[in-house]
This record gives sequence, C-alpha cells and structure tokens, in this order.
Amino acid sequence: MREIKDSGLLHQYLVQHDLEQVFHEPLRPLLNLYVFEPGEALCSQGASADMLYVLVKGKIKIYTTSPEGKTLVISFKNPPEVIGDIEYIRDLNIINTVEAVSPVTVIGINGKTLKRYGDDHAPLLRFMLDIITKKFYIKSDFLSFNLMYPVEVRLASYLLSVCYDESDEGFEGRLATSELTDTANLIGTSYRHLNRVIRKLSEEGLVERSGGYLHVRDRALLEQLAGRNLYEH
Amino acid sequence: MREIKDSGLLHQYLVQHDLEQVFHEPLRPLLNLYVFEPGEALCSQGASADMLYVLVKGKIKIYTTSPEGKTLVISFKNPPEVIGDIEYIRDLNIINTVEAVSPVTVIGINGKTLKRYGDDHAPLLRFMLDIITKKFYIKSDFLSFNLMYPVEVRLASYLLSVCYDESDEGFEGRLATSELTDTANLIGTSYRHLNRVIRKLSEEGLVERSGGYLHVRDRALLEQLAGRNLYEH
DNA sequence: CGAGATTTGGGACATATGTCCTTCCCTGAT
DNA sequence: ATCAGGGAAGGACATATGTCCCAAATCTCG
Repeated sequence: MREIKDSGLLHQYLVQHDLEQVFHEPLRPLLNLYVFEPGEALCSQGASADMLYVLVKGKIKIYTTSPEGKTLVISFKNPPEVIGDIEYIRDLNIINTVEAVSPVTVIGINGKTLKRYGDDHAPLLRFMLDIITKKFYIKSDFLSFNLMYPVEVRLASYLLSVCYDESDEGFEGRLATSELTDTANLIGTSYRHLNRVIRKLSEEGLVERSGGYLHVRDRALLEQLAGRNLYEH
Repeated sequence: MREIKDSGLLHQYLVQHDLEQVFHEPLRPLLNLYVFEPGEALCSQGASADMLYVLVKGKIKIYTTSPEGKTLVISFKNPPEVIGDIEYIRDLNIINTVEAVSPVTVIGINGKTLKRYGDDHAPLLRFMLDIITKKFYIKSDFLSFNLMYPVEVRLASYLLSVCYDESDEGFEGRLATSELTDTANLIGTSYRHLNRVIRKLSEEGLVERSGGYLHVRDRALLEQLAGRNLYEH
C-alpha cells in the first residue's frame, strides 16, 4: 500500500463517482488516497477494522477462508464500491479478505473519525444504504442460486458474466484457464469438478478449450442453460 | 391482515423496541398497526412493494420460490426486524415471500410517504443501516456455511439453534417432525436427504426420533459436529 | 372399530460432487 | 536438445445428495 498525497486527484475521483455530497466539506480533510499493487491485500479476514475504503479504480477480489483452510471467493467488484462498511457499522473484525486484482486506488478514511464527523450526515448514510442494499441483494441472489442449481448452470452463468460486456461490443469472450481455480472457488465447487463440467460443456459444443483459454462457442445455448444471469455486479 | 387502530398500543411497541427516535414525531401520524394470522402472507415475492413493515411481535418465515417451483427458506425472524427495507431503498419488487408463523404484529408505513418525510432523518437511516448490515452479515455467514459444509453439519447447527434458548433455561430441545420439510428447505437440501442424515445421527445416538418430535440426545457431540453455530438470529 | 385419506419414513437407483493421485504438457535452466 | 519442476487435466474411487416411488404409521370420520 502506498499513500498518494494529491488532493486534486482525490477530488477528481469524488467527482467521477458522484461522491461530493457524500463526503461533504467537513469530511474532506480526513480523506486519503491509497494505491495497492495486484495481489496485495487491502484487508485481511480477522484483523481489526479501523479503515473504511471506497474503491474508485481497479478491480478487487473478495474471499473468505474457512477454519479448515478452504477458500470461497465471494465476488469480484469494480468501482464504486465500499470496503469495510459492515464492519464499520457493526463494529466487527474484518469478515472477508479483500485483494487487489488489478492496480487499485481507494479513498480511505478512519472509521472512528468518520463516526465522529459523519454519523449525522444523511447523504453519507444514504450512500451506505444504497451500497449495502445492493450488496445484500446480490448476495441474496447468489445464495439462492448456489443452493438451488448445479455447478453446470452456475458455470454457464459465470461464463456469460465474465465473457461479455454489453457496454463494450468488441469485448472478447474468454476465460484464462489459469483463473479456473478462482472460478471454482467462486461458484462453490472444486477445481476437479469444474474441469469435469467444462469437459462436458465442451463435448456438447458450448465452450472450447484452447491456447490456455476457455472460449464461448454457443452463447445462445449457454444462456438457455443459465436461465437467468447471476454474477452480474 | 387486520388494521388495529390503537395509537397507544403502537406507541407502546415503539417504546419497547426503542424506536421513538427512529420514527420521530413528524412520522408518527403516518404509522399504522397491523396483525396477521399464522400462515398469512405479509408480502408475496414479485408483487410491487409499497409498504415498509417493522415486525414488533410474533415470528415470521422468509422464503423464496424458484421459477421451477423449488422453495428455499431463507430464515425465521423475531422482533425487531424490518420487512421490505431492501425493496424500499432500491425500488424493487418484493424479493422474498414473508409469512406469519405465529400471530404477528407489525408497524407499517407507506414507502413513498416515508421517502418524503424520512429521507433526511439520520436516526431512521442509521436504524436501517443497523438492521441491514446485520442481515447482510447473517446472510453472508449462511452462504459460506451452506457452500462449505455438508448437510450433516448444517443440521447439527440448526438443531442447536432451534432447540436451545440460552435466555430460557427450561426450554425443551425438540423439533416437530412436521417441520422437517421446512427444515430441509432452510438448510438447502431435500426432505429425503434430511431424513437420511437424521437416521444416521440417530444411529450414532446424537438425536432421537419419537412421538412426532426429534429430540437432542447428545448436545456436546452435536456442538462438536456443528463446529460453530450458524442460524442464530 | 375400520376403510380410506394423509402424513411420515425409507428403499432403490441415478446424479452431482469431492478427494487423491497420476499423467501430460509447458517452460526455463543447463 | 535434455531434464527438472510446476501447473493443468483427467482417471478412479468414495461420498453426498436428489428423485421417484412405495410402505408404514397415523389420523379422520362414519
């Protein structure tokens, strides 16, 4: 982690994500800007939580590790997102480990400080409510989906989410095979089983494995298999 | 559903659950008190959400139904709880069906009205944040737990939650077998499989099936099996 | 009390998923 | 080019879970 002392840049991010009302004038001096390298942890499960972060640039991975050492990837997130909100409000130790996937920039503010100066600031509270309810909704969906459908369906859904970006026509739909372990942990299965399912979809012509990537071959069939689309954050 | 026009009783509930600051004077005339019979639905998945309810008495069951007709019980809740908060904030149709288990009393307020008069009221916003983050945390735990542990462990955990009430010494630890279908749906498995697991635990002497109830025989072993306790709301 | 209805439990089989370990394939160092 | 090492894929087997259906138990009402 490195701090960037550049209040101009910080303000630019506030504007970009429409956060000027949320962090109003009295709060501004309390904000800091930090960058994290890919692979670096923003916070670690179990540690005490003293900072609240707002992700303004880059992509993060959120995961949890069970006492037995199993990893479960909760999600990947893009800006704007808040990290540490639950812990901030409920006064808990950090629930999930958060790791930078790409180079990441966050706005950070000390939790105690924020409580002192922002607890009555309605725009901030509304912003947090907005973010948290969105998270909740996604998680709720994710839970039902994982519990109710087999891996095949979850994989189809995940592939569609990862390989297509409606806002970006030319986006190439593929998944690096090196990411398969993460993928397995995300959809809640083992690497082995994921491979088994990929092979099956591959034999049915829905996907193709080549050159270190998994490519979508038949998007329409995949969509039919997925039913509804999950994992869209 | 029946409306109770008794502002004294309503105020008593506000006091009981420490909600006087949350619903301050200007909001009071907008609140109504409703009662629901056991089995009656407070709201139904997919319907439009115009009311926000605060559960002040009784027990509710929250569940969702998949397009294929499968039921997944999300949770059982006791007061104080908020119903429709996510929908209220995100302007969504109702996500889960909520049903009264015992006779239920709720305070209801129209969503649009609340937005108009309460959107800047920090205590209300903080109250919602408190409730929602708690929900989120529970759901997060629930998700990991369901994804990472087999039915046997989930059942052990559930039994411990249902059969013991630390605040009530004399509470009898048992589960009516007629509730087994709900139990199965709650822990995300089939009725059949639940029976299989019960039989196994029964053969091992952890539980006993008799007289239409499932009794805990060996709490210590169950706790060891459960590892950590989930389902504690 | 007894026949049919309803609830509850379980058998048989199929499928989904996990674990362990081996094999294959690539890459970099020598 | 050869070999060691590590990541990636897959075989073999065990376990977990789902589905279908029937049997046993219980209840209901005449």
